[in-house]
Amino acid sequence: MSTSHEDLRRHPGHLIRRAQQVHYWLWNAEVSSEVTSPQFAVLYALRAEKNIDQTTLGERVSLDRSTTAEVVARLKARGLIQRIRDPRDARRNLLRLTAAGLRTTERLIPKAARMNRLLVSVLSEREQTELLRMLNLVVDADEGLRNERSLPPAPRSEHAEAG
Amino acid sequence: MSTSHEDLRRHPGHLIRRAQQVHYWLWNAEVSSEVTSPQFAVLYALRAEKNIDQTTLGERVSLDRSTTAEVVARLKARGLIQRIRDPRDARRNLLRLTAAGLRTTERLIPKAARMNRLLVSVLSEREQTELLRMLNLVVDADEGLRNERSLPPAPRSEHAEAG
DNA sequence: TCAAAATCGTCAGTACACGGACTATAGTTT
DNA sequence: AAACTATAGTCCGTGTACTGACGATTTTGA
Repeated sequence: MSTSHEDLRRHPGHLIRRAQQVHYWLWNAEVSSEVTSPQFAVLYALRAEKNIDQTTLGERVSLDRSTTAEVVARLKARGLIQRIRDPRDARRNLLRLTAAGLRTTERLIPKAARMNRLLVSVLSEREQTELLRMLNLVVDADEGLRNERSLPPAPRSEHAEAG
Repeated sequence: MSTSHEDLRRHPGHLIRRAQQVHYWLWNAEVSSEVTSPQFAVLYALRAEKNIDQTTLGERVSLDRSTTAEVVARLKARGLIQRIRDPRDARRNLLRLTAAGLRTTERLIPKAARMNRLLVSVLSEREQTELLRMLNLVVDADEGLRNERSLPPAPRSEHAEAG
């Protein structure tokens, strides 16, 4: 009977994708169907740091330039954030929350916390801590790997690419 | 110094999203930049079961109908799968791998396995097992929750919706 | 048997998510 | 100062991912 469904349960990559789908659905049901999870991350980051530019914001929330620009545009269109050209460096857009944006963010913070507890509520306290620790390890290690490899003057240039 | 970047390390949902980004990148670098991970899941499922319809396929790989249709259309356009109308039920599309599709799938299987090992290679053997177990628990529990709540004739119909 | 309900697939709309090409601006070198 | 380089943001193309509406078909049940 073992279909691909069972096989794929052994693939961490596939499981991570499914976990994200679960998170997507829980977010909609428990936090907000107006503000998405990446949008919240942006609002949350801007609450912590005012007047940062889009690139810095992207680093804070782990979004690339293109996606950051889109998310920012949507939040701006809804009046949750404000975007102005940096007078000292005309390449930069400086971002900050509006009053409405701050209200929305603070309203969602406890809901997001509750959703995150629910998301991992099948696990024991100890397991939750372990899961968090391991996910951080994986993410850090692999992002490190990514940066190494895309570094221009590779220390050992043995990374031949097969087209 | 604690910016949102640090705070978000405590949010399982956010970490899952970052983990998926890492997986996305590793897939491109280590498996294939032609066939995406969801596409591979589809191919893999069709290798295990021939002549299933799109809905069943979507269940196997955890994709909704719309996304399944899109992925299927792309794979068909590239000649990796074949789609025919079920003569016994004209609503269904029956799917199967082509010879080229089977070749591609089997070529990618060991690469995907290697990538998955790499993805969690910072963890010890025991930790990897634990991570897999916990992710499966979370996914199953939350998908169960989802099905319960979206059940039409809710046992207790107290789920009032606030517009 | 004929209408109601369920199922399958499509389509439109919205929102991430990424790479690559491009423009504008800023900084550095000569 | 002019040329080169680096950086910030935008735009385009591709590919998930989901909801809701729709049409076609099958199944059910009165």
